[in-house]
Amino acid sequence: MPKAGHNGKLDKSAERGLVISIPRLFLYHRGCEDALRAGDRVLTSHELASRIGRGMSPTQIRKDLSYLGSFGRRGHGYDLVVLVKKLARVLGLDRDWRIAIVGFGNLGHALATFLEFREEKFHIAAIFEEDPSLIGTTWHGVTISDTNDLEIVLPGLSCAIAIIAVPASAAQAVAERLVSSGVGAILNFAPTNLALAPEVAVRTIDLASELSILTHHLA
Amino acid sequence: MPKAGHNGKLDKSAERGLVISIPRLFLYHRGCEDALRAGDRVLTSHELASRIGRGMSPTQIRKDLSYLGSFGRRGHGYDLVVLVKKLARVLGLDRDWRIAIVGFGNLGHALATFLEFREEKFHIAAIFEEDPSLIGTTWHGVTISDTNDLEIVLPGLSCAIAIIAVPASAAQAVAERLVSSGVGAILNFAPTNLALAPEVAVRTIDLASELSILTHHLA
DNA sequence: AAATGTGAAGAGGTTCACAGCG
DNA sequence: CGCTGTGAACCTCTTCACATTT
Repeated sequence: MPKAGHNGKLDKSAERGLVISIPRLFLYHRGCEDALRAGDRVLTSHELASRIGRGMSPTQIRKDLSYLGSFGRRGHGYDLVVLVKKLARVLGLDRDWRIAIVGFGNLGHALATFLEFREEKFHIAAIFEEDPSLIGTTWHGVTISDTNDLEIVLPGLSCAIAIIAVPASAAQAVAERLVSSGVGAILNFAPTNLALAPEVAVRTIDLASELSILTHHLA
Repeated sequence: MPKAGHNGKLDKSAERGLVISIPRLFLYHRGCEDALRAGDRVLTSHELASRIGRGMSPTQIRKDLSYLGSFGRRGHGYDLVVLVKKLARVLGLDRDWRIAIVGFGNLGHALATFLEFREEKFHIAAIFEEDPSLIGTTWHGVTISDTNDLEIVLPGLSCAIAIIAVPASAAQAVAERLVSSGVGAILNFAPTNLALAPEVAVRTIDLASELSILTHHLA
């Protein structure tokens, strides 16, 4: 979180008590879609909680949803269509997104395949690689470009999101070039912390970190 | 405010205030190793914070480290060798780990490659697949087994950690079979919540969830 | 009666301020 | 002096209890 430099006490510009967890809203969204597919038309916070499983409590769900407005029917539950639409809007999942991938080795290729065929809302619209044997070839209709040409190729493709799947040593430079080519959000698989302007959304998935959480439990 | 005015139920006060974040300890560990490689022998909380970058504060670092005991030298800093050793012990990174992978499609293959060649402490020791054209072949010395034979093959290989890279519909069943074959921790890439005994550590990496965090920022 | 919606209490985690010690 | 170590203040998020509405 970006924290203010103030050390005083008046810095509480709080205003909105927007205490909400986006990953949790995403779980709700998926749970609702599953329920819709199962034929439900209405859903209570209890039903959603047990569908999601894990430590989700009905109270938590209601609290979260209350921040989006009150559109449940007391004594009844939530209208599933209304709810899923609301969640999709908040999450930005009410439209499609074009994604650029930089680094088309094993991991980049796997991620592209996963997204293109399992996620309707996300489309691979640009691929960049350094390996000369891949440059110029196409993958499911997308031409693989030279990473060096990123500034030339990318700006025309309106990709707001990029995935970085290059070695850690190259990640920071790639990230900066992506941002100056119009990318506003980055999903980073390189095990390094990207230092970028604060308005750029960055999410780093660090395999070693995830594994160390597991080894900690086992130790 | 006075002490704990308890009007609630059980009082689970006192005890240890073990308020510690494992992902953060992992960042410290990596930061320390980088500093060691750079030739440092001693490190202050300030130096570590600026090395990690982002919103890490020296105070947070000192607070976290204080839970591991006090082994810094006041007015001086932390002995890097001592610190990295301590962190490794807590994180369970002071030994090697054998990992089983279930699902050797694009993603499983990419993860295996990433781990085997980029992470010293983690070794792929078992691979399971359903695709008949892969069963019986080997990957860097590891024979790919039929997922159906998991209960026969896995128990002898002492893999405490498993990675699930199968479709969501198969993940829960695979997870249960892994646990009954001796696995104690699971890194799950299937977009589904695994319901397992609470003593099994589970970490789910959900690509769609990560992307939705980004789309939320952009929306 | 059944479920939502929400102020208030409670936990949990972070930051402050400074004591403690090389 | 500089930097660690830490109780206390503080802030954020979760849970409780119950008023509210269909």
